Amino acid sequence: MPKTAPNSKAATRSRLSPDDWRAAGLAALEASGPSALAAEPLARALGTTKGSFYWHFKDVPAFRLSVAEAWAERARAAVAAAPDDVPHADRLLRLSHPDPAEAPMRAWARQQPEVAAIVAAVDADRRRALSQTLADLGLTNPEFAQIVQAAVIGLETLGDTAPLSTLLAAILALQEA
Amino acid sequence: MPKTAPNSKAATRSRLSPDDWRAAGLAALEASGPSALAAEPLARALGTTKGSFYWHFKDVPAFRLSVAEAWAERARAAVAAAPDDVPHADRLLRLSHPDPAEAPMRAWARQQPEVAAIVAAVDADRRRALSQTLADLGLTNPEFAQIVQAAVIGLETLGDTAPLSTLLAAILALQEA
DNA sequence: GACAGGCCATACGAAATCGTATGGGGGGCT
DNA sequence: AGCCCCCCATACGATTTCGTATGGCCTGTC
Repeated sequence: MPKTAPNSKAATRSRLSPDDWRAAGLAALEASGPSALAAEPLARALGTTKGSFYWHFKDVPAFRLSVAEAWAERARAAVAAAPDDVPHADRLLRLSHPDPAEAPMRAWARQQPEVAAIVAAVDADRRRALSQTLADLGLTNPEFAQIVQAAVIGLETLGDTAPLSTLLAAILALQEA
Repeated sequence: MPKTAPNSKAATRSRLSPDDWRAAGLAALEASGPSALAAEPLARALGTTKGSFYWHFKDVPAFRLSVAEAWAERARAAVAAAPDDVPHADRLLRLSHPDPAEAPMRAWARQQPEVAAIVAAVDADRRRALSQTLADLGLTNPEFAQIVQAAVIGLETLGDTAPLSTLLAAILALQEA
């Protein structure tokens, strides 16, 4: 048996790190949207109290900004992890795969200019990677990348990403023309 | 001089209707997002108090649903108002013009299933009109309408709708092929 | 001009969250 | 063993919003 078991909630370690709070924030963001990023509900979810929250973070806005930046880091890592030694079509699909918290992040960005700036920066990075792959396919018009990116976002918003393959097929058909 | 001037706020009439509250709700939605749809802040904006709010509406959820339905009605009217006696390209542009409250509505829909259903129904109506116009152009693949609609939503999310003309040009080029 | 009723103002208690203040508990270090 | 300090628990006041209750004004009607 462990020598320390102060909390009854699940198998949580007794001391939390800022990263634990950020991870809980991202989970709550995915599950319930940006309004779930509050100190007391998150403390309950973590089986602790506000005391820990205000020890690790100055206030709620500072925490929320920290969560947004953690999301951005994860999103950038996903872009960097897209393999470049595969067929371009596969790479396109990988680059078009959204983050689990994509939807609530965009909802959040509409209300917080600072968050909007973070999401816009991530979108710019994504578009750069998309643009590069499209260029490898011989499609150099920069608006193409923007249109594909917009279609990905819109299809995810509409809740049906199936037509994405049709779009990519049309793109690839343009290459051969 | 008017015979009744009970309120000092701007030139507001003394009695309000449910439509006045809904209009104020839509305005607040556009300006500050769905979280602005609260009774007391809206009452302050209208120069009145909660007494009026709870007279016209059962509670806050009922009011919010009423605002969402008012938006849906406006959005459907915009689709119906798109002229069909103009070139198809012009009609496509009209059908692609978003509602002023488009962004906050989608942010709101992510958190309220009932609102999501309303937005989805409006999107379905829009896609029908879009699909019809595309069919008039000889483009019968139903996924085309979905892709165009998704691109419109995504471009509006990204904050730059300029590439839309490029997309529509590509669509029209497909027609001639 | 009186009266009834639709409409609003005000006051109240309940609930949720914020941020602070303060005390305690528990490991590591000497 | 004893001490220190990092980390968390608890308690508190302040703020905001919700929903209700009740009283008053104002308008249309006879």
